[in-house]
Amino acid sequence: MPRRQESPDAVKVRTLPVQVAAHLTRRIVNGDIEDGRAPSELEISQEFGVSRVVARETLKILASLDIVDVAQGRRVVVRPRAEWDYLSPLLIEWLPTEIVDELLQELHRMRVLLEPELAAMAAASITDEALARLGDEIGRMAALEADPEAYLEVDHEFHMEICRAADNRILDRIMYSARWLGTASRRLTNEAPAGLRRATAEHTEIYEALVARDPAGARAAMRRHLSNNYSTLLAEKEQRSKRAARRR
Amino acid sequence: MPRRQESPDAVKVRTLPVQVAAHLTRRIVNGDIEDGRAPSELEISQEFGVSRVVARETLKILASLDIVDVAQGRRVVVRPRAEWDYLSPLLIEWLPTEIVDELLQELHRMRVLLEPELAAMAAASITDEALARLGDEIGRMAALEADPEAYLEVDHEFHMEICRAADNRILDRIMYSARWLGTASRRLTNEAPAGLRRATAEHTEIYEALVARDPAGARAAMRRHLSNNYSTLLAEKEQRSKRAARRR
DNA sequence: GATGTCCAACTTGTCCTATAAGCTGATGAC
DNA sequence: GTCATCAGCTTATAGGACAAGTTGGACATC
Repeated sequence: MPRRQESPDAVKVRTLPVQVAAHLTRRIVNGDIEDGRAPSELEISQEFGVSRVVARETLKILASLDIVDVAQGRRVVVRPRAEWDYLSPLLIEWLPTEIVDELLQELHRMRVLLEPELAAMAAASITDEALARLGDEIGRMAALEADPEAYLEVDHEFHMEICRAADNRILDRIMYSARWLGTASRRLTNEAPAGLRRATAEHTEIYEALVARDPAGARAAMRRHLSNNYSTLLAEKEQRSKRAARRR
Repeated sequence: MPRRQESPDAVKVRTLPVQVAAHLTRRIVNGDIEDGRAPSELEISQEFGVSRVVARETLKILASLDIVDVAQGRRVVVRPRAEWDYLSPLLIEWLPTEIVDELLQELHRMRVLLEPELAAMAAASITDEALARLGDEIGRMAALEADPEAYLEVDHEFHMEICRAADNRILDRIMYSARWLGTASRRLTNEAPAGLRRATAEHTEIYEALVARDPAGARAAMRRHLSNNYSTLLAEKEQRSKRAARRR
């Protein structure tokens, strides 16, 4: 049973360092910070009115996301954006919508490369127990089409189960981050996923190919699923920008 | 000129929190810590003789690697190993050789899935400037076959340049972590890479396919390169375990 | 006895102050 | 001009204090 970090509508309480890190990151993205020179611990603590400990932890968070480089004696420097850890859900919450939209498309292109092959590998090696779990999850998804949030949890589990059949911690980690990124961004835009009924049908197709131990079929089914997913993604984006235009 | 973080034989100076985090992680991997219950800040600071600030940062590091969960009021808990961030070079340095060997194989299987496709995509879309850089890098590699450390830097750049042609920050990040992981583990085992001459020849094949804008050729050349890489990896592992056996 | 309330103890979050250690740039000797 | 030295800035670590959140047990109630 996947544990939930917070109830759906709970206001997310974040520690001070995380809040300050979010502010600083947004400022860097905006170009409000002169090239390369990040503020020092002292400057952060004064500007945000927090203690030096918090300022320190802020910089450590940014460092762990490869946003800055920290070393004793030297000033903190901003790293090139190309090297930031875009696999982190934390970072994605701090980025403006335009960039998140781009990242989601890039994420999707990555999944199109990996997941069909994962499905094919799974068809060859998946255990009966894993198949049973997949079947169970499909049943749960069918019952949850009215509750998108819960549906997505099971959806996530379904794809991860297939990934797990590859018995590869690196791939596992990548897919884990990838799918979490997707849900994080969805929560960000506060959007309910569309087309759940179709998704269940597609999941069933994948499942049946796996049961038949048919690699080519599984690959094709997964590819179809992702391609439909992508259309949904684009439609959502379209909707979002329309709403934004209306607000202006 | 890529900057070097330290001279080859310099003893790596790490901050206290990183050292303590390494100890704790090894202890968790060894099973010396009862299930789920990680030591508290106070316990860490007493046991390792460090201040609470250091103990705190230690836990924050472990949390950023998804090794533990930290929340106010609650005890720190160890997360399931399957969810640890195996894409982090920091973590890989703390793991025992057997696990690193497994991870490197899993890493390789991931690259086999991604890199040939990346090469194919690059063949279709790469710019002349990027091609020029690749050509330059091949020249540098040919001149550096006697200096494995420096060779690997350029090797890394070569593969990243191809990845960059896909114009995808997610893939970029994955490949960045992946290749860094490889060099980190290599530094860990203190092993000089073998077969550099052959590697240069293979890089040239890839390069020529890219120049010819031949996706299928680039895909095939990259696949050959990776498969040879893999043989080298296995040979190195073989050698390593032989040496270990001799020491016993 | 079962149940619900409340509180004390424990744990992490934040603040303050002080000192050690490392880097950078400017100063000055040669 | 070149090079060593040093002052000043920055991060690293330490210790003590209080705030805030969680947990489990004591206790009253039914």
